[in-house]
Amino acid sequence: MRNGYMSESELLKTRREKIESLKADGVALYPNDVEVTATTEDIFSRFGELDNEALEKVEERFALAGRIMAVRNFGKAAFISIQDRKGRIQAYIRKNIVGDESFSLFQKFDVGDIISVAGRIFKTKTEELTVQAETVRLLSKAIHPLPEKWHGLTDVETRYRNKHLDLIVNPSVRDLFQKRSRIIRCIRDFMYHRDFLEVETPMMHSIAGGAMAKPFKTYHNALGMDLYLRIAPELYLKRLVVGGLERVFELNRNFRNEGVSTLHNPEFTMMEFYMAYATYEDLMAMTEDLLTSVAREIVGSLSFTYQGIEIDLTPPWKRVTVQDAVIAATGVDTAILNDREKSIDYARGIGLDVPGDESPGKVLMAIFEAVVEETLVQPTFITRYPLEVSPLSRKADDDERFTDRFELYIAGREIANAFSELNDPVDQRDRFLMQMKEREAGDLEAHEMDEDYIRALEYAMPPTAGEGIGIDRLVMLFTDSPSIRDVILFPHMRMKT
RNA sequence: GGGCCGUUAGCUCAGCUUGGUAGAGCAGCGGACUUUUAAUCCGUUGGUCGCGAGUUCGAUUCUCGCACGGCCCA
Repeated sequence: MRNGYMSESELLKTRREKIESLKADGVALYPNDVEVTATTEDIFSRFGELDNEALEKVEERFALAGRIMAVRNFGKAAFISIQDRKGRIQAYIRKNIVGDESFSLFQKFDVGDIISVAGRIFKTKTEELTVQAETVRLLSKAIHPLPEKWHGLTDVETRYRNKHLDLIVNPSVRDLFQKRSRIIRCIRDFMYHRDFLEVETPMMHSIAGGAMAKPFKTYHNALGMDLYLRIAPELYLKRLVVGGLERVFELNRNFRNEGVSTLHNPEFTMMEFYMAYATYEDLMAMTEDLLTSVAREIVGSLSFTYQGIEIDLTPPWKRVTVQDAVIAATGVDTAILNDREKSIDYARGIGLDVPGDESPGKVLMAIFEAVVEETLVQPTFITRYPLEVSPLSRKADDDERFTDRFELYIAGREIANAFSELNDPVDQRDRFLMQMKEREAGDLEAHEMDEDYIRALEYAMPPTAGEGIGIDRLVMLFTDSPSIRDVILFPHMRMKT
């Protein structure tokens, strides 16, 4: 439709007419010369505790700017609420103070407009700190009305698709993303203090490696080559460790072409770090330090509730092997888990769909995911992952069927994944070959061969441990958010037809 | 991919069971009002009832399909 105004509601038509009339009167609808001298927070922190007698002695005038969130009109005067990045404050506009001309112009302002007010500060009869406007000025005119003042905007779809609106009318959303920013800053600080170097590695890979996941595919026109959005930065970060950057981290986006759920967004934020001369056991201690320091900074305590469940991060956290966790949950015998056929029978017995040629390690993981995962509410390190599901992890010295790896679970979900890195290039090649067989057998998530990475390992990588921490899930935890979509500013949605 | 639920005015929701061309509050518009704060009072505009078929004299309502969203499961 060429004429965008045609099917517009009366309400919008009125707004547009109002704008035209302001323009005709020579009013600048979008001026750019405003001087703001204070935020709402400044005013409250300086004058919140003073009474009117004290406030009258304050000669200083303040200029604030923000969005009109409410108007209470009294004919020759009005109270309005103005919202800036710090919060809301009331302003009192009186005809005999701002003058007839300003006041009649003010009558054309709408809830949603951006304005500035300047004047002294006083308290009303009900003790509310208020700006007594001496001047009031339009800074940016809104065409669309804001959602209702009482119930606000609750429709989840509208909120996700119109984040700007959600942020304007739901203060808790703004608080949440401020908290997210603080969490990330806190993590960065922690890493800097431990002498980690923050790096940026490619987002576009010619081989999507470093994790077992389906990638997004794209194409480079000039180079004439297929590229994949990265599923993990792992192999690049380890090249840096080979290069002598012994402690590196990257905190950025990964992309996985899989389902969308309350725990999964196609693009998500992960921090990965690699530390030479450390083991996966060192990383367990470091993870405890990191998360407890974030909790102290953000929550102010090591215990908090997530969706009604009490979570206690007080270290040390429980450490249990995958196998022991499965045994504890089911009572199944080790002999059964170690035997291919018996373990498959057992898994099928509890209703799992397992192929007849599945390896004991994969069967173990299937049972673990089905019966143990969701029970891991308090922070728990699950250790000793089977070799078959850990193509980049170092083998355990005492049992080649397992690796020096852990995953951290909190509130029944995976928060971190870490291991002592496999730095033997010969073993790494064997692992990739093993994965290629899986891929040929139809597993689209099996790891691809990466000769270039092996070649890097052949220059010798120091003994190293590495870890990935899911930042979105961590933010969910610390903000008591039920869905990953709540902690991502623009979660992916289907196109609306 | 499967199951359940939802989609009605700018926003928040009724109405549908038992079919007869849609209501409220807020917002908007007009009027009164110089310490209100969900301001108040009087008046009033505003709808492709998600989209498409079917049944029917007639569908927002019943049936089927589709789209989008939410929750649960795989």
